[in-house]
Amino acid sequence: MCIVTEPNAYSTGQQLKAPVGDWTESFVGTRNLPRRVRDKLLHEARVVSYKQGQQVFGPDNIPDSLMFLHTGRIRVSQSSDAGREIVLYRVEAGESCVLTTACMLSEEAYNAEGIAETDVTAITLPKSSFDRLAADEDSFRGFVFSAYSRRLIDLLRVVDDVAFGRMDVRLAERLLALGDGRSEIQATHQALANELGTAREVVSRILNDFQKRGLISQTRGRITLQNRPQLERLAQSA
Amino acid sequence: MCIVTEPNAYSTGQQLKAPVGDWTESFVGTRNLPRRVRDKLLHEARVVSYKQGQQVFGPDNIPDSLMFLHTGRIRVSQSSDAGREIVLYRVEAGESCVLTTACMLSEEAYNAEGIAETDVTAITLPKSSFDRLAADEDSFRGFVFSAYSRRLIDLLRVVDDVAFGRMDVRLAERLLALGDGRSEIQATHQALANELGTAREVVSRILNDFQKRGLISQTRGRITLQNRPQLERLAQSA
DNA sequence: TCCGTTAGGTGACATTGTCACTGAAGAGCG
DNA sequence: CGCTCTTCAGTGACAATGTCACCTAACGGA
Repeated sequence: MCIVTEPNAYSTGQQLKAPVGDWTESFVGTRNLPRRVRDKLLHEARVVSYKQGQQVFGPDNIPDSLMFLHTGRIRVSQSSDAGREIVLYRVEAGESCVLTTACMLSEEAYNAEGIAETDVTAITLPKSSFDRLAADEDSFRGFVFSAYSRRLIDLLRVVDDVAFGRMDVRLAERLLALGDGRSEIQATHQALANELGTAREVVSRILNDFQKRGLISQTRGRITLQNRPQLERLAQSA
Repeated sequence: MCIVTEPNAYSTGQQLKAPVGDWTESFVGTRNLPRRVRDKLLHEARVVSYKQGQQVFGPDNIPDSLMFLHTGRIRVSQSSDAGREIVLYRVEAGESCVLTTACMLSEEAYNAEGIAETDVTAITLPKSSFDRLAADEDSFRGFVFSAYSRRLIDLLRVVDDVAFGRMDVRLAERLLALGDGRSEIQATHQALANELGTAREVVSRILNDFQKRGLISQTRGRITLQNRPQLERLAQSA
């Protein structure tokens, strides 16, 4: 996997009318709705797309509608004033991005942002349509509630990791996750530090240690997993 | 404020039919519903109560219905296998406890628990009533969504603090919050450590430092704020 | 090839977490 | 009152992590 970091890509998304076909097929919350309702949705919703690296939402860029991710992946992270950063979770295709919803509904400020990790197409639904759907359609309402639930639980996991986890364990875990089966990971030490909410130096130290122990090898911007079983053992010992 | 810690109070709540009057008046999600609907709710819901220190929910004690807090306060915290603990947020009267809801809906495990910090009475609603309400009543649905949103944002704050905050700043902040205007706080160093997800020794170190600097004075189990303005200044420098 | 930019390395030091103790304050009781 | 027991807090040594300042290495154009 490649962790996209484009510090200068702060432009907001293009609202292209990309033809995406019948996206209501893509979401568990909509695919079982009656044809009539789905046609109405197709009519009311807008399709927006973002290039890899663009900011989808952020503190100064709060969407005014509900967002559902049709294709691609969004990385949601939080950053400190000191410039450190931590990844909270990733939104995959077929999921809803509840953080924007949360913020819209609660009118509170937050300092998390979402970055398109690949090219992204998303569906945005005006609040009125959302309300009507949530009222009329059990399966849609269930979809939204369970999206909220998943994120809450994701965040519980983040808190647990950050508050109680060892950094080497978390890094091993993250390397395996980012590799997603492959052994080659394109990521700078800084990008990995931003995943875990730590400093680059800390990542460098630990990766050098991993290398000495034969768990990985590295070149500039690339890490190769050399001993997956042992990395997994390390990651398990959470 | 007094932080309640009763390690042996793991019993589940009494389901007393305590007379609480018309609780639908207490929640913004229900108080504006038509009389007819509210009467139905009063009929369908159960009132449960817990003594101070009892566990309201936890990993091995997942409620099968939705919960709304009528009186009292619940402290929701997460604990590590190593025995450390961190407070995630507190549920106040009039709020809904969405974590139980989240878990119910997503069927995933989590290791957070809720402790009654005072004597507590809560309203539990069967899932079927909840579904019907969420479908039929806009104000109720909005209430639930905004409860979710608030908790998401609470957790963002926790992540931010734990990942990026300094411990002395967080402790100062927490002392002021626990004091809630008063200058006397009943809490052991261990309890404060559990608030912040750190170790007792760390709290002791920092409090001794605070004492040397004249910010507080302490006796066994009690802390007195001596210089609130400077504590506030410290807490601000987050 | 040279140069500017970005990625990564390093050592010193501060903060926080862990461990193994010690001592002190209060509670209950003869 | 004095004794004991339990809980709370203090301490020093060390490990892990975060911060800072600065250095070197690799890459990508011009």
